Amino acid sequence: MSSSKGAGPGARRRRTRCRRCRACLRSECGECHFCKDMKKFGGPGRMKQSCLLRQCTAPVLPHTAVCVACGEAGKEEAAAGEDERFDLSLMECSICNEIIHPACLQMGRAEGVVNAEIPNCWECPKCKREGKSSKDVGDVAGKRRADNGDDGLRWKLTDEQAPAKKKGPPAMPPGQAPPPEDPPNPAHKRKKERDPPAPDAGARKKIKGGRDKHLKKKPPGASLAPAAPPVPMAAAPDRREKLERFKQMCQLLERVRAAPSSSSSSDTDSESGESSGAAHSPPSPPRLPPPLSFSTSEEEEDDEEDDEDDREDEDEEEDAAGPGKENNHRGAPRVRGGPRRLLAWPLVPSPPKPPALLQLERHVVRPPPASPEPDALPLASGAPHVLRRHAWLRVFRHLSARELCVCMRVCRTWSRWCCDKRLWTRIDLSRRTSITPSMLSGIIRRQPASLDLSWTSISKKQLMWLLNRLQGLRELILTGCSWGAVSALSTASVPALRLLDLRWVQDLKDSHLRELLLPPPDARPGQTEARGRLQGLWELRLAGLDITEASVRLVARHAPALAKLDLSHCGQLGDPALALLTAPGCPLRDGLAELNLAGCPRLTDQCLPLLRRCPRLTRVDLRACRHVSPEACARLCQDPPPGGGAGGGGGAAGGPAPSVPGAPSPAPAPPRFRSSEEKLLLRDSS
DNA sequence: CGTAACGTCTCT
DNA sequence: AGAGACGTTACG
Repeated sequence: MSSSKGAGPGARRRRTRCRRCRACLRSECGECHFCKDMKKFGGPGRMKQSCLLRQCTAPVLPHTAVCVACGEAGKEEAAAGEDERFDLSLMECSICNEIIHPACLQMGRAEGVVNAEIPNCWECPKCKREGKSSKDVGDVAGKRRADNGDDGLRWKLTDEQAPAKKKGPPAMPPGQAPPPEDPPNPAHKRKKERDPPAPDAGARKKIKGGRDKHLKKKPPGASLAPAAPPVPMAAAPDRREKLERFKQMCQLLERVRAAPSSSSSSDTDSESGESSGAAHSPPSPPRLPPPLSFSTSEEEEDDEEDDEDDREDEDEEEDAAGPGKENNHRGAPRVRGGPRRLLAWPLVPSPPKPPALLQLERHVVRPPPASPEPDALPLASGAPHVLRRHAWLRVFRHLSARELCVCMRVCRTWSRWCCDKRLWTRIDLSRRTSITPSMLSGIIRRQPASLDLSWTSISKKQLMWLLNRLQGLRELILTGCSWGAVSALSTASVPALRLLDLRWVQDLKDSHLRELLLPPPDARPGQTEARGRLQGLWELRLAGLDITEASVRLVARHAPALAKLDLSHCGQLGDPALALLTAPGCPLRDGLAELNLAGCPRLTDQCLPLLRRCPRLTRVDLRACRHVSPEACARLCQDPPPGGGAGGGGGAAGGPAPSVPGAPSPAPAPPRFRSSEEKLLLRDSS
């Protein structure tokens, strides 16, 4: 009684099923823990929980919910545009629980942080301004929400299936058989049966469970409030710091101006960047932990976080902000994080703890808008700066990631502009010892096309979280990561991926690659992924893996669009692998343009003629192949293929392509290697 | 009113 | 921290 009615601080409204999501629409499985408890399935009915597979993925406010200010229900139907729709909807604050129309708010609503995962849920401007955090309150949404078999939205991203998950029933990839249930334990008995009287226990409980509940709930939050003191401390050095940073910024711009603008100004973006210039460089020592070569560039990262906090904390003052304005986020109170939250990307390699995704969950991470507002930079006078956003962006385009991060600290407007995803087509976090939640959210904010996470200790959970939010990702570099992490790819879907770099992934075996390449078990014929998750790949790097021909076969079948394939330093691969790739029916044969086989000790001269079967092949790296002789290579480059006889073993079943050198080959293909030096890299002669 | 099940409490 | 219990809310 005390609980629901008067929606207001402290009184929380229970959410209810949306009745529309996939989970809501399905029927009870009858097999999960909670189903088995239900009376209808012969259980005692004590647990009173929804079937695990039916847990709603988008629980809504009850119909009876009304605005605390105007007393009316949600009115989004009456809205015209998207904005108005939001204004007229009921929003429940996950911190103070207040339900209100944003339109009914006295203060601007801009500060509110919408939680995209849960309908009608945000952190209201009031709480944000006061620096309250949802942590003060406890868990926002249901505890067990994480795993029902639905691969759609979750309200918690807590644990996609973490490898070490021990929960019995929940969390299984869709399409798999239900897990073996716990042995039916008839010893279901609990207080009720066991200890009927226990008078004072019962009494205590009554009180707690009853009206006391709500009284009891708040104190934790209240008790956290005094935890504020740290803040002022942080705020103190702030002014100076800000000024310092601004100066830095000015110098930076000086430099930009001074720099020759011509070449790099090419707006034609990163595409050419071809990421990883190291593609064909000799590998670093296999499977050694990467050198911790990153400098103290924590500045930049630390900033990622800033921008996020900034966005939420400082809206209203920003109007007066010009670049000179002291509007630095560093000053903003940071109560929100509390002690547990990582506010800055670490200066020093932090201990290898499993990074707390939980922290992210509570945190809304939105991709950047197409063109971050505002259009002009408001000066202190109120007038807009003469240079408009697009002009600034042209300037920003010349800056490095790090410099951009410096800019983001200048003022809120710059902070927004610098998040423009055109400035972040490529993000490189390689060799960071730890990937922190703030890094992750920073990535999502920038929506890069190319992401380099090589030699990091990213976890599967983190990677999964990322991939699910980077649907436009085209290049993913995971060199030197663990298979444990990389396996996220076998669950996530990354439809736009064109380049995947799995070089030196630890413990990656044939069977794992199979998992990655095969279509998801529940894929249906019509679906895009029916042929395999990675069927759109143009480039695949598998250097340094312990894979066999079996993997090569799979690659050929399930990544048929490949133009570049890196199999260097795969010790188990020999001539048969090449025979597979160049076999008449092989989907790769006609498309393959670059093939890296450097350091494959089992390759022999005999495989060389096979290469002639690939009409588009323009570059083959055979360095450090012990049994491939420079002479044979030279011959391959120079000689016309002698009909079909050349090599003995490999079986040069005369492919259609190879033509005579001089003879102008007709349209179909320039079938052969043209100039020896470029096309064929021989062994490192030594 | 009955049923479903949310959210929090207690116990281990 | 996880699992179970149960008061209470949402809704037909």
